[in-house]
Amino acid sequence: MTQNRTTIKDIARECGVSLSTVSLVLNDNPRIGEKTRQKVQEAVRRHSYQPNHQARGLASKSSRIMSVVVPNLSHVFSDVYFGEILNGVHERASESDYKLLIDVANEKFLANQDYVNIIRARRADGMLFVASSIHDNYLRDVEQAQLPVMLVNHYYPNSKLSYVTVDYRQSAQRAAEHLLSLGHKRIGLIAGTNTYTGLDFRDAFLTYCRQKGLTEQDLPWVEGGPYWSQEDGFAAAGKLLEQYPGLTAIMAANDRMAMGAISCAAGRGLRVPQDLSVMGVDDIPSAPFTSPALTTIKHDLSEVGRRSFDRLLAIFKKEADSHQEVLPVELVVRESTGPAPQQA
Amino acid sequence: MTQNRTTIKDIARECGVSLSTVSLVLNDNPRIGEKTRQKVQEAVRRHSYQPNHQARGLASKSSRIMSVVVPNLSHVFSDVYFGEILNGVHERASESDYKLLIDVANEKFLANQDYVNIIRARRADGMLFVASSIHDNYLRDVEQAQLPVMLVNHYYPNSKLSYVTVDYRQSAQRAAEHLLSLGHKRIGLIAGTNTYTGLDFRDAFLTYCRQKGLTEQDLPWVEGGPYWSQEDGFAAAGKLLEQYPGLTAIMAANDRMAMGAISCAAGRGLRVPQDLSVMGVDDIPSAPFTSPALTTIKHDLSEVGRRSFDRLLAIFKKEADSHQEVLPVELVVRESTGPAPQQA
DNA sequence: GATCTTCCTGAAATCGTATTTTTTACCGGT
DNA sequence: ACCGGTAAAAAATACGATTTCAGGAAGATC
Repeated sequence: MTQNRTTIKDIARECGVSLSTVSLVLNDNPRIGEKTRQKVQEAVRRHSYQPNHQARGLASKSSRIMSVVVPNLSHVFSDVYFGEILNGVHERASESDYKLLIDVANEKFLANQDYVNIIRARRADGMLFVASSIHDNYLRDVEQAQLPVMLVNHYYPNSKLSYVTVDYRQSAQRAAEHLLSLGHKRIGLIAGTNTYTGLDFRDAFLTYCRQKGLTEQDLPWVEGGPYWSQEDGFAAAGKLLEQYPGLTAIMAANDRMAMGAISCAAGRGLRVPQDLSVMGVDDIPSAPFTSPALTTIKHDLSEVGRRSFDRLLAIFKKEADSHQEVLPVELVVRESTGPAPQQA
Repeated sequence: MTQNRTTIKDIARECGVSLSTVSLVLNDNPRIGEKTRQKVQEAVRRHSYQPNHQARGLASKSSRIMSVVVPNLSHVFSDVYFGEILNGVHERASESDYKLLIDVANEKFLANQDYVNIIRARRADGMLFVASSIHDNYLRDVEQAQLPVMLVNHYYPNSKLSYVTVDYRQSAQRAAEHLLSLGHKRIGLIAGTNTYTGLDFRDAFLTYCRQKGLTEQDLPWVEGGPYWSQEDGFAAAGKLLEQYPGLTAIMAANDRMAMGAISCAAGRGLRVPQDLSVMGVDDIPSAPFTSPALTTIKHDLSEVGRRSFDRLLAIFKKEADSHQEVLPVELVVRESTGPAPQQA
């Protein structure tokens, strides 16, 4: 039973110094003399001593852990969208000697009010909410709790919650500009309307196109379904092409739905881009490798992840206050869009 | 400065009971009378008191966290393979009130010897190593450290390290049986040779086919490249079809490489399955939706994840010793395989 | 009414570290 | 010989829980 792991006490006894001395050495405090420091470090190495992280956290009031919350979708853990963001978050976390705690916003998470309790219980120093839907009202409670949190690539209207997101309105405008400049006059939109950013995208896209003279009936839009998946895109494109045979372009609110739309078009004998232009949003890693290669708006999700983490850490350390940031996007022209066909 | 969060002490004072009473109530210890229990629970609710997790862990010697280690690939966080496993792991973790700490086996991870130190520092109760390559020799150190760890869907030869994995040899045999039963006599194999399970698959596949009469030159194999990706599969299939024009079937060591092989075949004017049969391994979620739908061997990776977690937890609690388990697989016939063409 | 259980409860020890305060040792200067 | 000053190390306290152990009160038994 005394077979326990070596503690700071063992090191102290062995070196004939006090506990605090060892602790100070471990934390690189300059108040300790060189000889003692050497002696202690040597003993630490010899025992391959590893400080107890919980004790350390208890005393220092930091867990060096950030919690990451992802939505409760069936395949979140293999979703490119979340994957890109997580890459960025993890990169910076690793550099700052932070670890990531992964949570899924499922029933249990909500019932336990983990969205506030994880921080209250000091399991994590802060929390990153990666995307969410307009139905996630728990964010209201999060706001009131005044905790170090960050919304990653989305935001919550009428709140002071910090966020970092790409500019979905700019994204919509760039996309519209591109399609209009190619001469398209009848454009179908596959929108995702279960997020605030998705709504922004839709509204900005429709508004811009109308400003440029498109009429409402030449600008139909359909709901892409809740999952923004390839299947959703396939189905949505089906509806559009069925009801509005005169369309020359389809704009999908993300790349996967665009890919679904392309298969749908192919299945109906439409050539992309000769008969129908299709474009997406995000520029996921596989976008250049589809056939035809996908024209899209590049959203740098890794960068969103990186900045989110950095900002959140600054907020936790009280080096910064709440932070709201919007990153620019970029048009990437590939092969899935082309001049509007001259017909009828 | 006394503005700190409410602690167990505050609750005790307010209820006029001692610290231990409150603690016992919180842990549902039946030794506490009903009246006192009610009173304490009421106070807890009123303050929405949340026990400090680090203090709790320090005293109880459990962090209620399991660490999950994934390889250092460029898009791990959006990889279907790891995603499926993580789904299973997370499901059980959530049910057991455990949280998951995500780690990537990058240089820093190795340099810090996190593979042993995370547990030593009590940051996590145990560790799940999700896949790894034959070059990951740090597993030797892990074995020596005698810690609660689990290898997920792989194993480490000549060691007592616990693991749960699907039966890659059975998988190879099922696949070979299927192709041979369709009359294929010249089969190209795209193998992944940077994992022990991948080597097993290759060896078992080749051995079985030879037993059934195929000669070495009718059974070429190529390396699928380190990433087991669609691009790797595309390139590998190219090599095979170039060098061995008489092949009637291609067996890929996972579904993504099989998909790459199908695109490659399509690019060369070969119809699948009429001219060339292609099959994969894993049965990832998109396998039924490719065209043609992919014939494959189903590996229930979520189940591997679930069992891995459960077993690891049992080991940590000392309810079980080391554990080595192999799960059966299943052939799934879809459209990408067919009878061998009658030719030359 | 005395004794014996049984049931609760509280005091104290413990977990392993960080941090602040106090003590000790040493130094040169007068 | 005395003093103040400084640097190094020790001691004390805090962090917020769990858990062991001992004892008091209530009820049961004779």
